[in-house]
Amino acid sequence: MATSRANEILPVLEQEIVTGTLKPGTRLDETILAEKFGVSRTPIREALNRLSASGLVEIRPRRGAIVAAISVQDLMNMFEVMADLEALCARLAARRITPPEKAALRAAHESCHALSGSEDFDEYYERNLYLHDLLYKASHNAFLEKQVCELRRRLSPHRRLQVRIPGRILASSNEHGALVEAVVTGDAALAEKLTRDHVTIQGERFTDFLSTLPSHYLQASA
Amino acid sequence: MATSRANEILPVLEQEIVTGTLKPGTRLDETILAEKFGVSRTPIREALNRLSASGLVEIRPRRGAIVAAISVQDLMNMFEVMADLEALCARLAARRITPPEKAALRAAHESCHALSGSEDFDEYYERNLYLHDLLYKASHNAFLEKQVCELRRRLSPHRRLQVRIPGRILASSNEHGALVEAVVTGDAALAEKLTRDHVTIQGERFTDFLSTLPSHYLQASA
DNA sequence: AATCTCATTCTTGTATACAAAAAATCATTC
DNA sequence: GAATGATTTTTTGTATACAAGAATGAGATT
Repeated sequence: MATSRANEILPVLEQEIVTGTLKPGTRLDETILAEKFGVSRTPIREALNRLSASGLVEIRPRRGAIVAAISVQDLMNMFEVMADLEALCARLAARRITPPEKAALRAAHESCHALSGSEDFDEYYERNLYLHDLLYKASHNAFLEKQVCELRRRLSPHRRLQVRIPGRILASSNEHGALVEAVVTGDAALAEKLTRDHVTIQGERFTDFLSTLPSHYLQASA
Repeated sequence: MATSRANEILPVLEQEIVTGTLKPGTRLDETILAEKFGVSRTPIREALNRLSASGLVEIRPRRGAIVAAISVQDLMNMFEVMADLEALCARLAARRITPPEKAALRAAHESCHALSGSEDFDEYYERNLYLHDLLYKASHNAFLEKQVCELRRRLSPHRRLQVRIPGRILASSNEHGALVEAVVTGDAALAEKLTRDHVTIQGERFTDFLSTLPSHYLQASA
């Protein structure tokens, strides 16, 4: 590709972190990574710096880089902001969504809903992501869209913490149905409220789940 | 003594961009900067990369870095998000603020209010920043606080766009008074509403209008 | 006169070499 | 046998050298 080496390495590392191949706390040795990608340390350092800025990697001066290990407190804080930004997206989308975007949103919801009876969490998660992407786009605020997506990426390494309750897919899909309808009919206040409720429900489940956490997850981040 | 050269250079460059010494659109030649700081290009590149991630500079592949020139549309988008995050801060602060934080908030407001009759925009701006910092802190969400501060820094190079209307200081200070009172008395809904009204600069209708415009109508400011 | 092409030059991106700090290892001492 | 201190080793941070793509300018062509 016409892009530079660092630009090729960056998304690969990011993907490995996001998918959990590289787990939080893992040490990122520059020499080893350079060898692995067949480049010198220079583009590796550049990629690590960029990942550090986006929050996926933590760099301690003179002490190397590790995959960012977020404390539970940080996670809760980030969920709080995420909920608010998603609610903002919903409110704006309800006011600004275009006819073609409405059609795409409905189609995406149908695609999600088709799985509502199943327990295929991974596939539902994928289609769910796409539905939310459409909502972000419909806000017609590119900056907001980018912020929300980046925050979501940053949270995704800890996705394994999500609770997988039987029947939750159906409930989630129903909530989405109401939200999509509110956005399509232009009810901004309702769209915002439904989003908050939707995320809050997940948040409460998340909070409940915290009590069952392994203790090593409770250490504070430096 | 700072840990590394790049860590020394970064805040200097950032300050020059934020204060407007380096204006949006200015080219940032690596060799010239290296000479200016008496280092090699390596730490310069590292600093530029970090600034790029925080949004203060824009790096075009193989074409060098410039101080980020934000379009009017981007600016409106960022203000829209800023207003929402500040409102979230206010809501959380109203619920979580501690007694000592209440005292500090009242004192900061008094300090601002003392200038309410004057037209000293710069000094008012400084004290106003501090007041808002206290509000962010009172939200007791460190991640949110960091996000809001970073967004504010990112907007600050374009501060010249702020309208300086005679008598605006007094109006602003009165709005702050009501907001501080709402936070201190724990009225989260009111604090949120007052903040939205306060921060939203030109009204949602105008923002709506701008956001639906094709981007080529609004060129970058430089 | 304007534009297109090609060569030169300048700048960015990468590799390698070197310096300095932190980690690890080993030996000595209590 | 544990702890501490010095030495070795490893790893990060910086400088310099080199390669490749983009900007620039001169000359030719229409």
